[in-house]
Amino acid sequence: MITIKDIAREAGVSPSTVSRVLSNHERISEETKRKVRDIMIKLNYHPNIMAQSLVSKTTNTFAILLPRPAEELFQDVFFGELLRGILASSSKHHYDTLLTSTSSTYDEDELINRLVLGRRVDGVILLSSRLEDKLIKRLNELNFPTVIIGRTEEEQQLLSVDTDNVQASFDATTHLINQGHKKIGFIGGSSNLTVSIDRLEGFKLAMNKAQLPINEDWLMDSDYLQQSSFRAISTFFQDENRPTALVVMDDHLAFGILRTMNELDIKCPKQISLVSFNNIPLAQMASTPLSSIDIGTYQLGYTASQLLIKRLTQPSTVLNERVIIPHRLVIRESSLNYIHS
Amino acid sequence: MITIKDIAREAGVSPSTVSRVLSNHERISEETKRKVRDIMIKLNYHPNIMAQSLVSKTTNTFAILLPRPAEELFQDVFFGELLRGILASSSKHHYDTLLTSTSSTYDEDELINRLVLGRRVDGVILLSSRLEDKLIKRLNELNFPTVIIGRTEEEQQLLSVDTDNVQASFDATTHLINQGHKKIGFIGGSSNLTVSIDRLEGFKLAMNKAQLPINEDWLMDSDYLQQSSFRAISTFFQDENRPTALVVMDDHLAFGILRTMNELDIKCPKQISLVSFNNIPLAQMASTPLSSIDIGTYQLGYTASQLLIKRLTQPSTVLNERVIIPHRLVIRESSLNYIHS
DNA sequence: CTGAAAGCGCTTACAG
DNA sequence: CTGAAAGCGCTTACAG
Repeated sequence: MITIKDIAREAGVSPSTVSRVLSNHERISEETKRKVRDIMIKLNYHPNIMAQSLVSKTTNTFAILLPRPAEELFQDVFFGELLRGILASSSKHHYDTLLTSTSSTYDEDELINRLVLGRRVDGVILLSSRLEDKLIKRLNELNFPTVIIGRTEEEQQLLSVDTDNVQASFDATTHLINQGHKKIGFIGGSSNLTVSIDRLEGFKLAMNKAQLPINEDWLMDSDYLQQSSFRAISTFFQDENRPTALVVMDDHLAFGILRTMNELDIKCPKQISLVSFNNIPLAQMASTPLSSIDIGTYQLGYTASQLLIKRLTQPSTVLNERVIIPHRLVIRESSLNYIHS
Repeated sequence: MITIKDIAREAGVSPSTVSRVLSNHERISEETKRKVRDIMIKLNYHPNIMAQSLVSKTTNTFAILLPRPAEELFQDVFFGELLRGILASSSKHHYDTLLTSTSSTYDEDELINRLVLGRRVDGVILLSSRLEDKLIKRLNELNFPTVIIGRTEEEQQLLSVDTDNVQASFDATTHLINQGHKKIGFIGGSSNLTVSIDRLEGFKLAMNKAQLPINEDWLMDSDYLQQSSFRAISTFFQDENRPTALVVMDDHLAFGILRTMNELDIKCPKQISLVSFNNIPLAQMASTPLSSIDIGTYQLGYTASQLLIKRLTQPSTVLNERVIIPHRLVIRESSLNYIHS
């Protein structure tokens, strides 16, 4: 492995000078710079990054912390898009990205200690939206540069990027109301995620505003649905008093619902209309193309990374800045042409 | 930031001793160990990882190199599953994982130099299956610990993990033949990927073995399909002499085909049967649940990581070991109940 | 069983 | 404009 000393010897200068050439120090003569650089290229020299980190006390790296368990997350294209956004911004700013996940709360603590106290990374992006997240508390205590993708209950001194889920769900619901629906149900995600809670709230707000009744039997969450694997929903669908439209937490879930409807020979959108969230690429390929709220997943990731880098490079950054990424409703067949009764 | 010296002072020992406690050196008395460890915990000490790396000349980190452009890759759940597998194995063995992507060939070179020559990582996992990959050549030259997911043309001194794509495609095609199909088409992926080439080969082998004719008009690749956005395929479907079954490069593509068939009112599987690849979670949620080859994506990632770690920790590892992950055909409606004519 | 010293490959005041 | 020296936070022969 070739080092700064080798270059120095070959160029007939001191290691200090080589180091200064490396950082393009202004008080090094152009001639020396040229000479040293030529030799660097000739010997294919590249500075040892660990050595640089040690003295600069900076790693130019941040970690993406995945909530445990990561299984579900990875199943979703959503996650890939988010990563893509994060990477695009981080590599543009010459930051490396560490991808980390944990399998238990104990591991989480260990991980944070190792990464943060061990000076392994300069900051973290946290993909989490559980209520009462201990990780968040800890990062906040340590005053460690952190961007949360999603919302937390407490007001912390941390940066965050999020969708306005209340508004997004309000918009989705209102769209259905505008299509003439009065009997609308809501199929939520895991009930301890803030995203589920917020979207349910948005749904209720829209229903209230339109002075439509909310039928508790038409509110479900996917914790429940997964166990009973759509049998529950079949029963629900066969009820004579069923909703004519559903707001569904994500496109994958909507696919499952479409499938069940197919089997029961219930037509979408004529008998039951659907609007879901995330607008995955396959949404338009569904047997009935899905209306879906596009939450700008790539943008969410890109902005999170950008915000973190800003925090790391500009000390004046407001410590609890919160960025909301705009969403938009993409209307397709699944919520059109409802036949008014 | 608290260092080994702080611990040493507090414990009344030398920094060397603290370091030895850290690595659980055998010739340190249990009493000293206990004393030092208590203080470490009390002060919440964690060793500076960069300093450790500098002296050990090892980073306990490897990089996942994503082929450029990463866009398509991320669209696919396949990629998420792969990452999940890689992470599961790497975190189990206490390795960190850097996720890197590049946007140009120039960047690729820069990246390799920085990561490899800059001693940023101990090894790389390369997601690539282009023919003639310069990255691969370079890594091979440098004799840098590398695992390729996928196949390359040249025989290199590199480790690799792959699916037997020829066999997988042979199996898919044979399944259709066994269902009574004689007119079978093949919809490939991007034509410069080895995976496309191999699967086409497997398709042809199966057809030949069954002594069925291969109609060149029924062979397409998705480069072509994407531009013409399924209009091409419509024309193709409306031809009187069309195939009764298709082998399709991946589930996403199959969704698009199903959608087109829906529009043209061509029934799946009765009029055209389908078998595709990857078995994404949504495959079973398609309007006609998709028969698909499960290539064990998670396993592919897990094994790649495992192999790399083996190479890094056991110098005796065979340098060009190649692991094939078994595949299996998951049969669903899309390839059943074909009506023999 | 433990300590003093040298060194990993850089950077950066300080001095000239 | 450039060099010698100290130091970043560790590890590890060497010596005792």
